Amino acid sequence: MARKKEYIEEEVIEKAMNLFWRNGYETTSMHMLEKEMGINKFSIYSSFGSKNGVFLESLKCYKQKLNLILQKLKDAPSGVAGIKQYFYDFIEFTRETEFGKGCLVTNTANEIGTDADENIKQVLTDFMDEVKQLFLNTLKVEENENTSVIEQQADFLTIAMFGLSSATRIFTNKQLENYIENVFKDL
Amino acid sequence: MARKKEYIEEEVIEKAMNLFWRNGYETTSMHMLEKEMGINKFSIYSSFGSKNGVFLESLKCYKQKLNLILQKLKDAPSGVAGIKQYFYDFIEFTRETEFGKGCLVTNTANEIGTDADENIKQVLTDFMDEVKQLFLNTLKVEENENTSVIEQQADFLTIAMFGLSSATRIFTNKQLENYIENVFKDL
DNA sequence: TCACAAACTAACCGATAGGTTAGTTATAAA
DNA sequence: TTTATAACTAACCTATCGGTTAGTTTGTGA
Repeated sequence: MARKKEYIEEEVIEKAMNLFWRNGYETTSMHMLEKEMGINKFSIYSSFGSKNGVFLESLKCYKQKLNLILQKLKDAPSGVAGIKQYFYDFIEFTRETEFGKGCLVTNTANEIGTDADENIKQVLTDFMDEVKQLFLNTLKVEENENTSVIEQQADFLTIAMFGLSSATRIFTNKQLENYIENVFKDL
Repeated sequence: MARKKEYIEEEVIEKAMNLFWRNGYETTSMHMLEKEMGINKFSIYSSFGSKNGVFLESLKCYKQKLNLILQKLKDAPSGVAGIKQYFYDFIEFTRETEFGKGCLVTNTANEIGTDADENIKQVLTDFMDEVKQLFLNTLKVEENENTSVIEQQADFLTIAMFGLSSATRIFTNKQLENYIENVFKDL
C-alpha cells in the first residue's frame, strides 16, 4: 500500500541507547538523536512518539543487553560465589566500549528527581526489584533458611551493586576489584 | 561613593546551594536561581560571573557545611570506629531538611560528563582525595604499619562512601544502616 | 498503470536556556 | 548639595530546546 521504512527500529534504538548511556537523558538532545540514529525528527516521532518514548525503548534495549550476564547469574548454583561473579561481569560490561559510561539504569536513577516521568521511575524500580529478587534466589539454598539474614544480605548486595554501578564512572578497575573483594570478604 | 549591595553574598549562595543540591546543575535554571536567591540576574552575574560561578561558590559553601562532620572525624581517635561513625553522621546530614537530596558532590560527580568544566572536576577530585586521605590518617594507628593493606582499606571505604552517598537518594534509612553494618562487619 | 497511503524532507513553532545592556535609583565622598 | 559610581530593574539578545506540519517522494495493491 505504501512506502517502507528505511530504518530498522531495533537498530536505531540501540544507537539512541548508547547516546543516552554516554550522555544522560537531559544532555541528549533531539538533534543529537537525529544524527546518531541516522534518521530525522519526523521518523523518530512517528516511531517512538517523544524523546521520552525513545528513552523508554532505550531502557528496554539496555535490559536486553544486561540480560546476558543476568542470565548467567540465574543459571549459577546457589551461593554467594555466583553473585560475586556477577559483580565482576558487571564492571566488565560497563567497560565494553569505553570508560566511564557506568550503568544506564543507575545513571538515570542518579539523574532524575522525584518529579520525573512515572513510566521511567517504574522501569527503574522494577529493575532494582528484579536484581534484588535474583540475589535473594541465589542466596536461598534451602527453603527454610533464616529468611531475615538472607533478606539483609540481599539488601546489602543491592546497595553494593548500586554503589558499584555509580563508581564505575570514576574509579579505576583496580579500585573497583578491591571494592568487590572487600564486599564479599566475610559473606 | 556608591550604593550598597542589598544582599549578603554568603546568604544568597547558601540558598543557591540548596537549589543545586535538590535539583542538580542542569535542571537548575537562572530563573530558578533568581527566585530562590531573591536577587535578579544582574546581581547574580555581577557577584558570581556566570551560572558556573554560582555553582562553584555553592560547592565551597557545601564543603563548609560538611566540614562540621569531617572535623568530628579528624578529631576522632585512630581506628575504624570513627569512620563508621562518619558514615552514620553522613546519612543523617543528607536527611537534615528533606529526603532524597543525597550529597551535592556525589550528585555532581554522577551528573557531569568528561567534557564538564575543569574547575568543577577539580573541586570534585580534590574533595574525594581529601576524604580518602582522612580515612587513611584515621586508619593509620602506627607509622610503620602495613601500608598496602591500609591503602586498600581506605580505597574500599572511599568507594563505599561514594556508593552510600548515591544510595541515600533512593534507599530507606534501615537499608542504609544495614549497608553500613555490612561494610564495617570485618574491618 | 495509477491512485492512495505511508515515509520522507525541511521549514517552522512557541518556550526557555544562559547571558547582556540601556536606563534608573541610591549612596557616600567631595 | 552636588556628583561620581556602584546597585538596581527590566527589557532584550541569540541559541537551542522538544515538538509540529505542509508539502514531496516512494512503493504497492487494486
